[in-house]
Amino acid sequence: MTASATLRSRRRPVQRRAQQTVEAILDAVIRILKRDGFEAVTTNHIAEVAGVSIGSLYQYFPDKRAIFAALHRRHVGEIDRGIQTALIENAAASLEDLVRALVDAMIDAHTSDPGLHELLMTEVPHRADDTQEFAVRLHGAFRLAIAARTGELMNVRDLDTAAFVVAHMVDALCHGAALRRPPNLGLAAAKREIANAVLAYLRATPAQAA
Amino acid sequence: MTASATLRSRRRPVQRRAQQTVEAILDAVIRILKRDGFEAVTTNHIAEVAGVSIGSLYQYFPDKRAIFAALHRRHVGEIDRGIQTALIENAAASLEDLVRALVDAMIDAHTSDPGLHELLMTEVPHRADDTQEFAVRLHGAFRLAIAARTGELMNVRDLDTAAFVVAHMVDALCHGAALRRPPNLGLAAAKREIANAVLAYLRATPAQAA
Amino acid sequence: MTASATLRSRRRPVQRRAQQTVEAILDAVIRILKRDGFEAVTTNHIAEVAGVSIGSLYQYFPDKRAIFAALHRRHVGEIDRGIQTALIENAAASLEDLVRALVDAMIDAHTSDPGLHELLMTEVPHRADDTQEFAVRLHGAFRLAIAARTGELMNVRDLDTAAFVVAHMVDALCHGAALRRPPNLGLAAAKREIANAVLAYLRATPAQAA
Amino acid sequence: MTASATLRSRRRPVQRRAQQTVEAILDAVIRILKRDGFEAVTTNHIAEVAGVSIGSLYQYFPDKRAIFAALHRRHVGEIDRGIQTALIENAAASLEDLVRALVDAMIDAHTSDPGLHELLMTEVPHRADDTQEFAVRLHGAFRLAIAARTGELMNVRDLDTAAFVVAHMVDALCHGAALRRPPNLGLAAAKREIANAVLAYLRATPAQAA
DNA sequence: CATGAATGAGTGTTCATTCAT
DNA sequence: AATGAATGAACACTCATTCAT
Repeated sequence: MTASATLRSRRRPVQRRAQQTVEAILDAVIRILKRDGFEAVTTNHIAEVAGVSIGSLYQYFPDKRAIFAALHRRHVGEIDRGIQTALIENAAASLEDLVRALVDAMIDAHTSDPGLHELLMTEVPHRADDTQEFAVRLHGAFRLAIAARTGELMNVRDLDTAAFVVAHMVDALCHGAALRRPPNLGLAAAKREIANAVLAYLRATPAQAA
Repeated sequence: MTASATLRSRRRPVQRRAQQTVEAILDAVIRILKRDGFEAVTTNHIAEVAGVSIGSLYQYFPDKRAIFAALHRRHVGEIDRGIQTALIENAAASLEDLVRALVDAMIDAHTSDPGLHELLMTEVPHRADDTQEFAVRLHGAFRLAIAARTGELMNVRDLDTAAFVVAHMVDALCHGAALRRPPNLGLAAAKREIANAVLAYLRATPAQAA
Repeated sequence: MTASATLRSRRRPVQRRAQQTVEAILDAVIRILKRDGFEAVTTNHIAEVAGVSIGSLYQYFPDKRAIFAALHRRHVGEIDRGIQTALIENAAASLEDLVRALVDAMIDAHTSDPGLHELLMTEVPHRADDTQEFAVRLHGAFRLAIAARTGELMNVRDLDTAAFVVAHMVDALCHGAALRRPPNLGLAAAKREIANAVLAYLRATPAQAA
Repeated sequence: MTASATLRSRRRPVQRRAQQTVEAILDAVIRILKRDGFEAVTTNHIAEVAGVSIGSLYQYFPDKRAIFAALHRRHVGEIDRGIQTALIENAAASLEDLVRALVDAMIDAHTSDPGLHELLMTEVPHRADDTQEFAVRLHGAFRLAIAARTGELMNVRDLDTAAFVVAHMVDALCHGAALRRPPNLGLAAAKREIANAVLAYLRATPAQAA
């Protein structure tokens, strides 16, 4: 393990530098976005802020859109990592604990840099895929979580519907809580409230047939 | 009456034509957005598709951003109208009926042209205000609705928190239901499910103190 | 005389109004020029400031350049009137008195609205003719004045050369005196100095042959 | 020596090329101005005539006005150089020689490309500073010249007034001589005549007090 | 590989001018 | 005549992208 890591880091100093450059470029986009808005995000400006020549920038990205795509991939990846961790660590936990852990992970992801998520979602163009992919993962996470606890959740009739509702609730509420929660609602209280809302939904008596 | 009508009709044609032109321009933006994406939305192209000269376009809008702002205002206004109507018509109704009516209004607004909402939100630049204003109205609507029914909702401790949660739930779930609901979930069923989720949250026993 | 004047003013109220409109337009150009500079002088803006519709403006002037030409004609005409008056009133006067009268007329023309002359000369495009015409008239005035006093001016060898020198001196010095004379030089003193300079030149011993 | 030359020559080519590009752009403006008039002076046209891409043009000048400013600076600088040289070379010469040298310099500056001066002054927009600066320098030159020869010029009462008069005379007469001198007045004769006029003024008995 | 000068298609916007009312 | 909404050619300027060094 140690050996291979050493070998890898010795063999690929180039790749490490490349990775640093890519990171610098993505960070530059965020910096510019925050400071001057999307209109100021030009490739030349990105390169300048990243401390890279415009020529180098084009060595790492085929065009401007690829930069945005990478930025979204990185961002979604970060949130996803938190979710996956919560999912694994609470594989055997109660539904309540799992939900709380997932809400925790989501809010943490949003509060480490509040506004960044919204910035990326509303200002940086992205293929529907980029966001979809994330929604699908969240959906999948909850689908698994619910499926594994059908004993506890006898009122859940349709797994997909429940996962759909819960995923959307968690996404919107965590995002909203990080950015726009009412002044008298603390972050910890918000987490509890969101988890409670989710649990209330999952435990409620199903709707009458249509 | 006749006199005032005559007077009005002498002045109106101009105003009506102006309004038509404005509508044509906003519609053109949507058309281009759908067909060719945001990059194709140039002022000259808008004017062409709207059947208006570029000069006329600039007689109605001071610059490109003003067109986007107007587009957002129109869109939010349309949704808002549905919500306000539901709110008024169900002022004296039960909580359940009111929630169902509001969910109905929201989903209808999203399904008349599914994707338009998302298109505008993700692709057309807008000041935070434009969206915020709408979120605030939805929040206010639910705040009123809940406040008027505290007898029925003894478990709601904090009005703002409840309104916050419900507004975000409804917004995200209705939007999601219109665009991404699971295949086995019909629109009518989705409406019921969303309303049920909201009611389950509102009726649930509040969280224990931390 | 009175009768014909009355008749004329009754018969041509239209022409009088037309003249007023033209004046309003030319004045508007000057107003805009002073307030906002040449870039702000657009036909639409001129019409607005003049209190005339853009359509009417084009009834009086075939295009934008015609407005500038008329403005220059009016301005040159005003200065020219003063010069001609001085010339006629001092037809029989001494050279010294005539020169003083001409300098007086020139400076008065420039000081009634100091800066206007320069504004028109440097900012408003004009055919070479427009200015030339004026220079030629000044040249002509001095040519006549000198020619009529060759007895007094035995040192003047070439009439055209003398008129050329004097016309340029008077033009430049009067213009300069109105706008940029040194702080310790009053207007009256400037007039004397300019006249003296002109007279000194005219009375001086001619240059040795080349 | 060789080392520094090598060092310099490694950096210079870029600077030299840049300077050449700037010159090409300014020359292009003049070419277009002469051939097609000011209205044809568009940035795209300038770039085309200069043999440069429009993008490069904007790498050297922030906007169109900056091009005009540079053009004026270059032009004024050229004339100024001649004046300063004449001033230095004749620092110890007689007043007459100095005046003749200055008139010589001015006329030479105007005759190398007759019409260019007028073209720039009447057609190319320029801040008052650009021209003023030059007038001030000419004024200063004559002020020094006169101040250093008060022994010869006992009739000069006020230095500033004399410098003012002489500077304006020389400027206007040299400019006029280059462009509009009467047909029977050769350039050499014009020079003599202008110098004589200046000397006549400076040597004349001052005006009686008012 | 890195650089950054150079490119030029394409953008938002203006404004002189027209013409139906 | 007078109006002013409408027109659209033309402009100043930007910026994603290339490529010679």
